[in-house]
Amino acid sequence: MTGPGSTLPAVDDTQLTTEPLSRSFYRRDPRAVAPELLNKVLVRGRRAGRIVEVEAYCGSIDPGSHAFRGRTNRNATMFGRPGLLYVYFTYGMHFCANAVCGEEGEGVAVLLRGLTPLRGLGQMRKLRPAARRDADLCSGPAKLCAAFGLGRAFDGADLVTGDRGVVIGDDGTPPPAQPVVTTRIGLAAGRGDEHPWRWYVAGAAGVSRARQLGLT
DNA sequence: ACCGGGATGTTCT
DNA sequence: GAACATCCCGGTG
Repeated sequence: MTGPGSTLPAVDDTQLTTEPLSRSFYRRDPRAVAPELLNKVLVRGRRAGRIVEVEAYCGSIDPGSHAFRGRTNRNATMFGRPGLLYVYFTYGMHFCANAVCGEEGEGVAVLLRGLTPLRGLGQMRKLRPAARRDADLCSGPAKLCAAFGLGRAFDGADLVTGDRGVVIGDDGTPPPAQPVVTTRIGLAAGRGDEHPWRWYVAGAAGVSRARQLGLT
């Protein structure tokens, strides 16, 4: 098995066939979509990475969600149609990417937090010079955006039609039968940090913080 | 391994 | 003016 610290297989030339997920896949509660996004594949051109860590953000019922206080210029895409990519800028230097879920106008989404790099690792390394190991190329929400070159220009991209060259596809790998579930990362106390809305693939390379919550 | 602090700028109070 | 869905580096044990 491939552990967080082990070497990734040399897959830069692996052939990979994926079918983009449908609009209806996203048109559901993000807490249902999130665990099913595990083991799907984010693809942009030659670059591809398997989704191994996600978090659900639940709009008006979720103080941790950007959409909690309603629509603003920044979060407008979150209120768009399901299947759009919501990219936001944070901490003065990072971008993070979400898949918009639910019905249009709901303001719910799934944050992509970690990927196992599959293909196009050379390009990722150029954009992530600080990454010491290949497993850390995409092991965080801002890291994966950097590795895939996802910035402002990709806010509102359609993951179903691939209008801007980014899709989430299915290569036939099923989601894990028993994903690890924990609370979400980086939320202040009382701002939705108590909800167990983070899911990741046990033992997968690219999980940002594998040992949260008493994992043995 | 685990912590602490700094970088950097947009958004909202 | 504070907060921020983060990351990296350099300290210490």
